Amino acid sequence: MNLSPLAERFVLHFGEMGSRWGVNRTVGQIYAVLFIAPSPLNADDIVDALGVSRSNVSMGLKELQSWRLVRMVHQAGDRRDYFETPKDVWEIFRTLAEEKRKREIEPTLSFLRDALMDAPGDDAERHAQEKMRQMHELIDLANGWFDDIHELSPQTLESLMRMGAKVSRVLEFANQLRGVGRE
Amino acid sequence: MNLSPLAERFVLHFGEMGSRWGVNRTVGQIYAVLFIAPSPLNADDIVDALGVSRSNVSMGLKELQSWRLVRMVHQAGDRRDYFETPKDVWEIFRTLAEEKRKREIEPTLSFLRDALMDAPGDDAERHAQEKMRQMHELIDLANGWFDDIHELSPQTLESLMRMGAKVSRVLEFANQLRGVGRE
DNA sequence: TTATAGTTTCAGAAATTACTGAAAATTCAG
DNA sequence: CTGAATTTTCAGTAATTTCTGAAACTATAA
Repeated sequence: MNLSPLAERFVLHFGEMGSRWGVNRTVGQIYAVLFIAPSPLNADDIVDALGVSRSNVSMGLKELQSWRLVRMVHQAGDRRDYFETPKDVWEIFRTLAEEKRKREIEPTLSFLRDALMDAPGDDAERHAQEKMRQMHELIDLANGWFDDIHELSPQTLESLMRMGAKVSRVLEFANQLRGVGRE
Repeated sequence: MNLSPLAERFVLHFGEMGSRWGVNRTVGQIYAVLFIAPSPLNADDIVDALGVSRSNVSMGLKELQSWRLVRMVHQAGDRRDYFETPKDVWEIFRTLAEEKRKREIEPTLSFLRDALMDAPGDDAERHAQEKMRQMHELIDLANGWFDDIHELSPQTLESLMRMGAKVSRVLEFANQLRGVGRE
Protein backbone atom coordinates (compact mmCIF):
# COMPACT_ATOMS: atom_id res chain seq x y z
CA MET A 1 0.00 0.00 0.00
CA ASN A 2 1.58 3.15 -1.33
CA LEU A 3 0.26 5.91 0.93
CA SER A 4 1.54 8.26 3.59
CA PRO A 5 1.35 6.79 7.12
CA LEU A 6 -1.63 8.93 8.10
CA ALA A 7 -3.51 8.15 4.90
CA GLU A 8 -2.78 4.48 5.31
CA ARG A 9 -4.19 4.44 8.83
CA PHE A 10 -7.33 6.15 7.58
CA VAL A 11 -7.73 3.71 4.72
CA LEU A 12 -7.20 0.68 6.94
CA HIS A 13 -9.72 1.98 9.43
CA PHE A 14 -12.34 2.39 6.72
CA GLY A 15 -11.59 -1.09 5.48
CA GLU A 16 -12.18 -2.52 8.92
CA MET A 17 -15.36 -0.52 9.51
CA GLY A 18 -16.70 -1.53 6.10
CA SER A 19 -18.26 -4.74 7.30
CA ARG A 20 -20.15 -2.89 10.06
CA TRP A 21 -21.39 -0.42 7.47
CA GLY A 22 -22.54 -3.14 5.11
CA VAL A 23 -19.81 -2.97 2.50
CA ASN A 24 -16.71 -5.07 2.07
CA ARG A 25 -13.20 -4.07 3.01
CA THR A 26 -12.15 -3.01 -0.46
CA VAL A 27 -15.20 -0.80 -0.91
CA GLY A 28 -14.48 0.92 2.40
CA GLN A 29 -10.85 1.43 1.44
CA ILE A 30 -11.63 2.79 -2.01
CA TYR A 31 -13.98 5.32 -0.50
CA ALA A 32 -11.36 6.36 2.04
CA VAL A 33 -8.62 6.81 -0.52
CA LEU A 34 -10.87 8.89 -2.76
CA PHE A 35 -12.13 10.94 0.16
CA ILE A 36 -8.68 12.15 1.19
CA ALA A 37 -7.21 12.42 -2.29
CA PRO A 38 -6.58 16.06 -3.25
CA SER A 39 -7.82 15.39 -6.79
CA PRO A 40 -9.75 12.67 -8.65
CA LEU A 41 -8.04 9.29 -9.09
CA ASN A 42 -8.32 6.71 -11.83
CA ALA A 43 -8.77 3.02 -11.19
CA ASP A 44 -5.07 2.24 -11.55
CA ASP A 45 -4.17 4.90 -9.00
CA ILE A 46 -6.46 3.06 -6.61
CA VAL A 47 -4.93 -0.30 -7.49
CA ASP A 48 -1.52 1.17 -6.66
CA ALA A 49 -2.72 2.75 -3.45
CA LEU A 50 -4.46 -0.35 -2.12
CA GLY A 51 -2.67 -3.28 -3.71
CA VAL A 52 -5.83 -5.10 -4.77
CA SER A 53 -6.80 -6.36 -8.21
CA ARG A 54 -8.03 -4.15 -10.99
CA SER A 55 -11.29 -6.06 -11.20
CA ASN A 56 -11.91 -5.67 -7.51
CA VAL A 57 -11.48 -1.92 -7.85
CA SER A 58 -13.86 -1.89 -10.78
CA MET A 59 -16.53 -3.68 -8.77
CA GLY A 60 -15.96 -1.52 -5.73
CA LEU A 61 -16.28 1.67 -7.73
CA LYS A 62 -19.50 0.39 -9.24
CA GLU A 63 -20.91 -0.24 -5.80
CA LEU A 64 -19.84 3.16 -4.47
CA GLN A 65 -21.43 4.83 -7.47
CA SER A 66 -24.67 2.94 -6.80
CA TRP A 67 -24.55 4.49 -3.31
CA ARG A 68 -23.86 7.87 -4.94
CA LEU A 69 -20.85 8.23 -2.65
CA VAL A 70 -18.46 8.37 -5.59
CA ARG A 71 -18.87 9.91 -8.99
CA MET A 72 -17.03 9.62 -12.25
CA VAL A 73 -15.31 12.64 -13.74
CA HIS A 74 -13.01 13.16 -16.71
CA GLN A 75 -9.78 15.00 -17.27
CA ALA A 76 -9.19 16.86 -20.52
CA GLY A 77 -7.17 14.78 -22.95
CA ASP A 78 -7.32 11.60 -20.89
CA ARG A 79 -9.55 8.71 -21.85
CA ARG A 80 -9.44 7.10 -18.47
CA ASP A 81 -12.28 7.44 -15.98
CA TYR A 82 -11.45 9.37 -12.84
CA PHE A 83 -13.36 9.20 -9.58
CA GLU A 84 -13.99 11.55 -6.71
CA THR A 85 -16.20 11.80 -3.64
CA PRO A 86 -18.62 14.71 -3.27
CA LYS A 87 -16.69 17.36 -1.38
CA ASP A 88 -19.49 18.79 0.72
CA VAL A 89 -19.81 16.65 3.83
CA TRP A 90 -23.46 17.68 4.24
CA GLU A 91 -24.24 16.39 0.81
CA ILE A 92 -22.55 13.12 1.71
CA PHE A 93 -24.57 12.93 4.90
CA ARG A 94 -27.86 13.33 3.03
CA THR A 95 -26.96 10.88 0.35
CA LEU A 96 -25.97 8.28 2.87
CA ALA A 97 -29.15 8.74 4.87
CA GLU A 98 -31.26 8.49 1.74
CA GLU A 99 -29.55 5.38 0.42
CA LYS A 100 -29.61 3.67 3.79
CA ARG A 101 -33.30 4.37 4.05
CA LYS A 102 -33.92 2.98 0.60
CA ARG A 103 -32.02 -0.23 1.30
CA GLU A 104 -32.62 -0.88 4.97
CA ILE A 105 -36.04 0.64 5.68
CA GLU A 106 -38.19 0.83 2.55
CA PRO A 107 -38.32 -2.94 1.93
CA THR A 108 -39.59 -3.57 5.43
CA LEU A 109 -42.04 -0.72 5.24
CA SER A 110 -43.58 -2.08 2.08
CA PHE A 111 -43.54 -5.60 3.45
CA LEU A 112 -45.49 -4.38 6.48
CA ARG A 113 -47.95 -2.43 4.35
CA ASP A 114 -48.67 -5.64 2.48
CA ALA A 115 -48.89 -7.82 5.54
CA LEU A 116 -51.36 -5.44 7.15
CA MET A 117 -53.76 -5.92 4.24
CA ASP A 118 -54.21 -9.62 4.99
CA ALA A 119 -57.17 -10.73 7.06
CA PRO A 120 -55.84 -12.48 10.18
CA GLY A 121 -56.74 -16.18 10.35
CA ASP A 122 -56.81 -16.64 14.10
CA ASP A 123 -56.01 -14.96 17.41
CA ALA A 124 -52.27 -15.51 17.06
CA GLU A 125 -52.34 -13.83 13.66
CA ARG A 126 -54.46 -11.03 14.98
CA HIS A 127 -51.86 -10.42 17.67
CA ALA A 128 -48.95 -10.68 15.23
CA GLN A 129 -50.65 -8.23 12.94
CA GLU A 130 -51.21 -5.77 15.77
CA LYS A 131 -47.49 -5.85 16.54
CA MET A 132 -46.73 -5.30 12.88
CA ARG A 133 -49.11 -2.37 12.87
CA GLN A 134 -47.18 -0.78 15.75
CA MET A 135 -43.92 -1.36 13.99
CA HIS A 136 -45.28 0.05 10.76
CA GLU A 137 -46.58 3.15 12.48
CA LEU A 138 -43.22 3.93 14.02
CA ILE A 139 -41.15 3.24 10.94
CA ASP A 140 -43.54 5.22 8.79
CA LEU A 141 -43.31 8.17 11.11
CA ALA A 142 -39.52 8.07 11.33
CA ASN A 143 -39.32 7.62 7.60
CA GLY A 144 -41.49 10.64 6.89
CA TRP A 145 -39.43 12.65 9.31
CA PHE A 146 -36.27 11.73 7.45
CA ASP A 147 -37.99 12.88 4.31
CA ASP A 148 -38.68 16.23 5.90
CA ILE A 149 -35.18 16.57 7.32
CA HIS A 150 -33.81 15.70 3.93
CA GLU A 151 -35.50 18.72 2.42
CA LEU A 152 -33.99 21.18 4.88
CA SER A 153 -31.08 23.26 3.67
CA PRO A 154 -27.70 22.29 5.13
CA GLN A 155 -27.70 25.54 7.10
CA THR A 156 -31.11 24.86 8.63
CA LEU A 157 -30.15 21.30 9.42
CA GLU A 158 -26.96 22.51 10.98
CA SER A 159 -28.76 24.97 13.24
CA LEU A 160 -31.26 22.30 14.15
CA MET A 161 -28.41 20.02 15.18
CA ARG A 162 -26.61 22.76 17.05
CA MET A 163 -29.76 23.51 19.00
CA GLY A 164 -29.89 19.93 20.08
CA ALA A 165 -32.12 19.27 23.05
CA LYS A 166 -33.08 22.94 23.18
CA VAL A 167 -35.41 22.20 20.31
CA SER A 168 -37.73 20.52 22.77
CA ARG A 169 -38.20 23.83 24.58
CA VAL A 170 -39.05 25.55 21.34
CA LEU A 171 -41.43 22.73 20.63
CA GLU A 172 -43.18 23.05 23.95
CA PHE A 173 -43.55 26.72 23.28
CA ALA A 174 -44.98 26.08 19.84
CA ASN A 175 -47.38 23.51 21.27
CA GLN A 176 -48.59 26.01 23.83
CA LEU A 177 -49.30 28.50 21.08
CA ARG A 178 -51.34 26.07 19.04
CA GLY A 179 -53.00 23.90 21.69
CA VAL A 180 -51.71 20.39 22.39
CA GLY A 181 -50.17 19.17 19.14
CA ARG A 182 -52.32 17.97 16.26
CA GLU A 183 -54.26 15.10 17.86
CA MET B 1 -40.97 -23.79 10.38
CA ASN B 2 -43.96 -24.10 12.62
CA LEU B 3 -45.70 -20.72 12.35
CA SER B 4 -48.89 -19.25 10.96
CA PRO B 5 -48.54 -18.10 7.34
CA LEU B 6 -48.45 -14.41 8.25
CA ALA B 7 -45.91 -14.95 11.03
CA GLU B 8 -43.79 -17.04 8.73
CA ARG B 9 -43.71 -14.31 6.09
CA PHE B 10 -42.67 -11.80 8.72
CA VAL B 11 -39.94 -14.05 10.06
CA LEU B 12 -38.59 -14.81 6.60
CA HIS B 13 -38.53 -11.13 5.73
CA PHE B 14 -36.52 -10.32 8.85
CA GLY B 15 -34.17 -13.14 8.03
CA GLU B 16 -33.55 -11.70 4.59
CA MET B 17 -33.15 -8.15 5.85
CA GLY B 18 -30.77 -9.29 8.56
CA SER B 19 -27.70 -9.10 6.37
CA ARG B 20 -28.51 -5.50 5.40
CA TRP B 21 -28.92 -4.65 9.04
CA GLY B 22 -25.63 -6.22 10.01
CA VAL B 23 -26.87 -9.42 11.64
CA ASN B 24 -27.18 -12.91 10.23
CA ARG B 25 -30.35 -14.55 9.07
CA THR B 26 -30.97 -16.51 12.24
CA VAL B 27 -30.53 -13.44 14.43
CA GLY B 28 -33.06 -11.55 12.30
CA GLN B 29 -35.50 -14.45 12.46
CA ILE B 30 -35.16 -14.89 16.20
CA TYR B 31 -35.89 -11.24 16.71
CA ALA B 32 -38.94 -11.44 14.47
CA VAL B 33 -40.39 -14.48 16.16
CA LEU B 34 -39.95 -12.91 19.60
CA PHE B 35 -41.36 -9.60 18.44
CA ILE B 36 -44.68 -11.06 17.33
CA ALA B 37 -44.97 -13.70 20.03
CA PRO B 38 -47.81 -12.90 22.44
CA SER B 39 -45.67 -14.02 25.40
CA PRO B 40 -42.01 -14.82 26.11
CA LEU B 41 -40.53 -17.89 24.45
CA ASN B 42 -37.80 -20.24 25.55
CA ALA B 43 -34.95 -21.36 23.36
CA ASP B 44 -36.63 -24.61 22.37
CA ASP B 45 -39.77 -22.76 21.30
CA ILE B 46 -37.54 -20.79 18.96
CA VAL B 47 -35.82 -23.93 17.69
CA ASP B 48 -39.27 -25.34 16.88
CA ALA B 49 -40.44 -22.15 15.23
CA LEU B 50 -37.37 -21.71 13.04
CA GLY B 51 -35.98 -25.20 12.53
CA VAL B 52 -32.39 -24.25 13.31
CA SER B 53 -30.03 -25.80 15.82
CA ARG B 54 -30.21 -25.19 19.53
CA SER B 55 -26.69 -23.81 19.57
CA ASN B 56 -27.47 -21.38 16.80
CA VAL B 57 -30.41 -20.07 18.79
CA SER B 58 -28.22 -19.75 21.86
CA MET B 59 -25.67 -17.66 19.95
CA GLY B 60 -28.36 -15.58 18.30
CA LEU B 61 -30.02 -14.79 21.60
CA LYS B 62 -26.69 -13.78 23.03
CA GLU B 63 -26.15 -11.36 20.18
CA LEU B 64 -29.64 -9.90 20.45
CA GLN B 65 -29.14 -9.40 24.16
CA SER B 66 -25.88 -7.60 23.46
CA TRP B 67 -27.91 -5.26 21.26
CA ARG B 68 -30.43 -4.94 24.10
CA LEU B 69 -33.15 -5.87 21.62
CA VAL B 70 -34.07 -8.99 23.57
CA ARG B 71 -34.12 -9.61 27.27
CA MET B 72 -34.29 -12.69 29.42
CA VAL B 73 -37.24 -13.23 31.73
CA HIS B 74 -38.36 -16.09 33.94
CA GLN B 75 -41.63 -17.84 34.52
CA ALA B 76 -42.62 -18.94 38.03
CA GLY B 77 -41.82 -22.62 38.57
CA ASP B 78 -39.89 -23.01 35.31
CA ARG B 79 -36.11 -23.29 35.30
CA ARG B 80 -35.79 -22.43 31.65
CA ASP B 81 -34.81 -19.00 30.38
CA TYR B 82 -37.50 -17.16 28.46
CA PHE B 83 -36.95 -14.26 26.09
CA GLU B 84 -38.97 -11.29 24.98
CA THR B 85 -38.48 -8.06 23.04
CA PRO B 86 -39.18 -4.72 24.72
CA LYS B 87 -42.82 -3.97 23.94
CA ASP B 88 -42.57 -0.22 23.55
CA VAL B 89 -41.55 0.52 19.97
CA TRP B 90 -40.09 3.88 21.00
CA GLU B 91 -37.83 2.18 23.46
CA ILE B 92 -36.72 -0.18 20.71
CA PHE B 93 -36.05 2.76 18.42
CA ARG B 94 -33.81 4.47 20.98
CA THR B 95 -31.94 1.33 21.84
CA LEU B 96 -31.27 0.59 18.22
CA ALA B 97 -30.06 4.11 17.52
CA GLU B 98 -27.80 4.03 20.54
CA GLU B 99 -26.28 0.65 19.73
CA LYS B 100 -25.80 1.53 16.08
CA ARG B 101 -24.02 4.69 17.08
CA LYS B 102 -21.79 2.82 19.47
CA ARG B 103 -20.81 0.23 16.88
CA GLU B 104 -20.84 2.16 13.62
CA ILE B 105 -19.95 5.72 14.57
CA GLU B 106 -17.95 5.88 17.80
CA PRO B 107 -14.96 3.88 16.55
CA THR B 108 -14.52 6.21 13.60
CA LEU B 109 -15.03 9.28 15.72
CA SER B 110 -12.30 8.24 18.09
CA PHE B 111 -10.06 7.20 15.22
CA LEU B 112 -10.46 10.67 13.75
CA ARG B 113 -9.82 12.37 17.07
CA ASP B 114 -6.55 10.46 17.27
CA ALA B 115 -5.55 11.07 13.68
CA LEU B 116 -6.12 14.82 14.08
CA MET B 117 -3.55 14.92 16.88
CA ASP B 118 -0.71 13.87 14.57
CA ALA B 119 1.48 16.51 13.00
CA PRO B 120 1.16 16.22 9.20
CA GLY B 121 4.38 15.18 7.49
CA ASP B 122 3.89 16.86 4.13
CA ASP B 123 1.35 18.65 1.97
CA ALA B 124 -0.55 15.49 1.08
CA GLU B 125 -0.91 14.68 4.77
CA ARG B 126 -1.95 18.22 5.52
CA HIS B 127 -4.70 17.90 2.94
CA ALA B 128 -5.75 14.46 4.17
CA GLN B 129 -5.92 15.77 7.69
CA GLU B 130 -8.04 18.71 6.64
CA LYS B 131 -10.54 16.31 5.05
CA MET B 132 -10.53 14.24 8.22
CA ARG B 133 -11.18 17.38 10.21
CA GLN B 134 -14.27 18.12 8.10
CA MET B 135 -15.48 14.58 8.52
CA HIS B 136 -14.88 14.69 12.23
CA GLU B 137 -16.75 17.95 12.60
CA LEU B 138 -19.82 16.59 10.87
CA ILE B 139 -19.88 13.26 12.64
CA ASP B 140 -19.31 14.92 15.97
CA LEU B 141 -22.19 17.27 15.38
CA ALA B 142 -24.57 14.55 14.23
CA ASN B 143 -23.47 12.38 17.11
CA GLY B 144 -24.13 15.06 19.69
CA TRP B 145 -27.51 15.67 18.13
CA PHE B 146 -28.38 12.02 18.49
CA ASP B 147 -27.38 12.28 22.12
CA ASP B 148 -29.79 15.15 22.56
CA ILE B 149 -32.59 13.42 20.69
CA HIS B 150 -32.01 10.37 22.79
CA GLU B 151 -32.77 12.31 25.94
CA LEU B 152 -36.13 13.55 24.71
CA SER B 153 -39.22 11.80 26.03
CA PRO B 154 -41.01 9.57 23.52
CA GLN B 155 -43.87 12.08 23.44
CA THR B 156 -41.59 15.00 22.66
CA LEU B 157 -39.77 13.00 20.03
CA GLU B 158 -43.07 11.98 18.54
CA SER B 159 -44.29 15.57 18.29
CA LEU B 160 -40.96 16.59 16.81
CA MET B 161 -41.36 13.93 14.14
CA ARG B 162 -44.96 14.81 13.48
CA MET B 163 -43.98 18.41 12.99
CA GLY B 164 -41.54 17.32 10.34
CA ALA B 165 -40.39 20.10 8.09
CA LYS B 166 -42.50 22.59 10.01
CA VAL B 167 -39.77 22.56 12.61
CA SER B 168 -37.68 24.66 10.29
CA ARG B 169 -40.23 27.46 10.49
CA VAL B 170 -40.20 27.30 14.26
CA LEU B 171 -36.44 27.37 14.07
CA GLU B 172 -36.35 30.41 11.89
CA PHE B 173 -38.67 32.11 14.32
CA ALA B 174 -36.46 31.15 17.26
CA ASN B 175 -33.39 32.38 15.41
CA GLN B 176 -35.03 35.70 14.79
CA LEU B 177 -35.77 36.05 18.48
CA ARG B 178 -32.21 35.35 19.54
CA GLY B 179 -30.13 36.71 16.69
CA VAL B 180 -28.44 34.36 14.22
CA GLY B 181 -27.87 31.07 16.09
CA ARG B 182 -24.99 30.68 18.51
CA GLU B 183 -21.98 31.66 16.42
C1' DT C 1 -23.89 -35.99 46.77
C1' DT C 2 -25.78 -37.69 42.23
C1' DA C 3 -28.86 -37.29 38.50
C1' DT C 4 -31.14 -34.45 35.42
C1' DA C 5 -32.55 -30.35 32.92
C1' DG C 6 -30.89 -26.62 30.71
C1' DT C 7 -27.34 -23.66 28.52
C1' DT C 8 -22.99 -22.45 26.36
C1' DT C 9 -18.84 -23.34 23.96
C1' DC C 10 -16.25 -24.73 20.22
C1' DA C 11 -14.07 -27.38 16.40
C1' DG C 12 -15.21 -28.58 12.07
C1' DA C 13 -18.58 -28.57 8.07
C1' DA C 14 -21.49 -25.93 5.13
C1' DA C 15 -22.75 -21.81 3.04
C1' DT C 16 -21.83 -17.41 1.63
C1' DT C 17 -19.14 -13.59 0.21
C1' DA C 18 -14.97 -11.43 -1.57
C1' DC C 19 -11.26 -11.47 -4.71
C1' DT C 20 -8.46 -12.61 -8.74
C1' DG C 21 -6.87 -13.31 -13.45
C1' DA C 22 -8.17 -14.05 -17.90
C1' DA C 23 -11.22 -13.18 -21.43
C1' DA C 24 -14.77 -10.29 -23.42
C1' DA C 25 -16.58 -5.93 -24.30
C1' DT C 26 -16.23 -1.08 -25.06
C1' DT C 27 -14.26 3.20 -26.52
C1' DC C 28 -11.79 6.01 -29.25
C1' DA C 29 -7.57 7.65 -32.03
C1' DG C 30 -5.61 7.12 -36.30
C1' DC D 1 -12.33 0.04 -40.28
C1' DT D 2 -8.16 -1.49 -37.21
C1' DG D 3 -5.96 -1.82 -33.16
C1' DA D 4 -4.49 -0.04 -28.79
C1' DA D 5 -6.17 1.52 -24.38
C1' DT D 6 -9.38 0.93 -20.98
C1' DT D 7 -13.15 -1.10 -18.46
C1' DT D 8 -16.27 -4.83 -17.26
C1' DT D 9 -17.65 -9.47 -16.66
C1' DC D 10 -17.29 -13.89 -14.92
C1' DA D 11 -15.79 -18.54 -13.55
C1' DG D 12 -12.97 -20.35 -10.25
C1' DT D 13 -10.57 -19.88 -5.87
C1' DA D 14 -9.73 -17.89 -1.42
C1' DA D 15 -11.37 -16.03 2.70
C1' DT D 16 -14.86 -15.34 5.84
C1' DT D 17 -19.03 -16.14 8.13
C1' DT D 18 -22.64 -19.03 9.66
C1' DC D 19 -24.33 -23.17 11.42
C1' DT D 20 -24.24 -27.72 13.61
C1' DG D 21 -23.57 -31.53 16.85
C1' DA D 22 -21.08 -33.07 20.50
C1' DA D 23 -18.95 -32.08 24.64
C1' DA D 24 -18.43 -29.14 28.56
C1' DC D 25 -20.45 -26.52 31.82
C1' DT D 26 -24.06 -24.80 35.28
C1' DA D 27 -27.80 -25.02 38.25
C1' DT D 28 -31.16 -27.37 40.70
C1' DA D 29 -34.05 -31.22 42.44
C1' DA D 30 -34.03 -35.28 44.87
